[in-house]
Amino acid sequence: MPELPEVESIRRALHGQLVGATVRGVSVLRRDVIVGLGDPQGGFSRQRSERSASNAATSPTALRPGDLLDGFIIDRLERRGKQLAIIGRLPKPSPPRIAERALVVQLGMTGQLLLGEAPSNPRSLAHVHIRWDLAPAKSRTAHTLLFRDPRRFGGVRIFESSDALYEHWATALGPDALSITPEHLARSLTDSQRAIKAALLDQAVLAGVGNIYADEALFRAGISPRRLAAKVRASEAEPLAESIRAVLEHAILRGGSTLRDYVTPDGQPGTYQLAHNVYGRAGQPCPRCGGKLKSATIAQRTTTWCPNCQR
DNA sequence: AGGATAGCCTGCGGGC
DNA sequence: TGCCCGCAGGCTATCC
Repeated sequence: MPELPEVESIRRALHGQLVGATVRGVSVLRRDVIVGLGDPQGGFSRQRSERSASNAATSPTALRPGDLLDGFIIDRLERRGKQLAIIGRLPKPSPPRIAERALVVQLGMTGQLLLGEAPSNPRSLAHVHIRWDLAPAKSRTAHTLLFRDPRRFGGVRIFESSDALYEHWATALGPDALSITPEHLARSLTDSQRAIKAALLDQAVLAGVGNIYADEALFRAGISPRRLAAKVRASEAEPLAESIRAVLEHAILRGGSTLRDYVTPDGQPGTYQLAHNVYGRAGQPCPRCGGKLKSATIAQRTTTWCPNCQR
């Protein structure tokens, strides 16, 4: 399940192949994974329910040429939290009205971005919803980019400029978890009457932590996932922020955690799952004290922790 | 208004 | 072997 380390690994793997490539064509195999300009505010699930309610008045806005970067040169890839943005610019001699367009890819649970080498002959895969045909930059070989997502918890969101993208990020997301500071953490947690685990999963508090790395970071910091956020002491903000950053950085170095679906765009799995201390290890001995790791549902998520080491 | 909850979706593994 | 069921959880809308 892609959290920050997995999305960052994907971004790095895509960077060399995509930046400088020209999008020569886009095929949309499933329209409802796309949230377009002018659509009512809200997420992918809302749009789907509107469609299934067969309400013609709220049918999704038609895609315009270029909305999915057709004809654009891929300028850069950026990430905030678990969101990956593909930002395109038009080639030099172009109408000045549109200079830029940005796509945000949210991978959800099972989303993948996959690179294909052969032109117009992508791997035939089930659940591929969007295909970009590319003219690669010099000495590059990727001719297709696929968005695949069996469970369709993910999707693609269109922004008319990078400014619009950054505004969305500033309002919807907290600071990127890789750069979280004790000050921001402390500020976000005081007065919060929910479990610390729930606060860490809240992308508006900090962006990028999901179920796996929330459990791992809390274990490293010695804080029980059950504790109320407001009861995390000021003196614990520093070790907690350090734990979040350290766990994520170590996971990036190992290419992320592959449990089932996650692979980088060239098909490589991560190996950080081998280093998990608590996630998925309920009932097994705590790597620190040897006691039995406990599991319960906290914040609607399966949570594993050591009741002895985490208070 | 912050916090809790429902629902979206498919694949897989355990049990019988 | 095959079917059924439970479970996995990121994100948003909605309810309280």
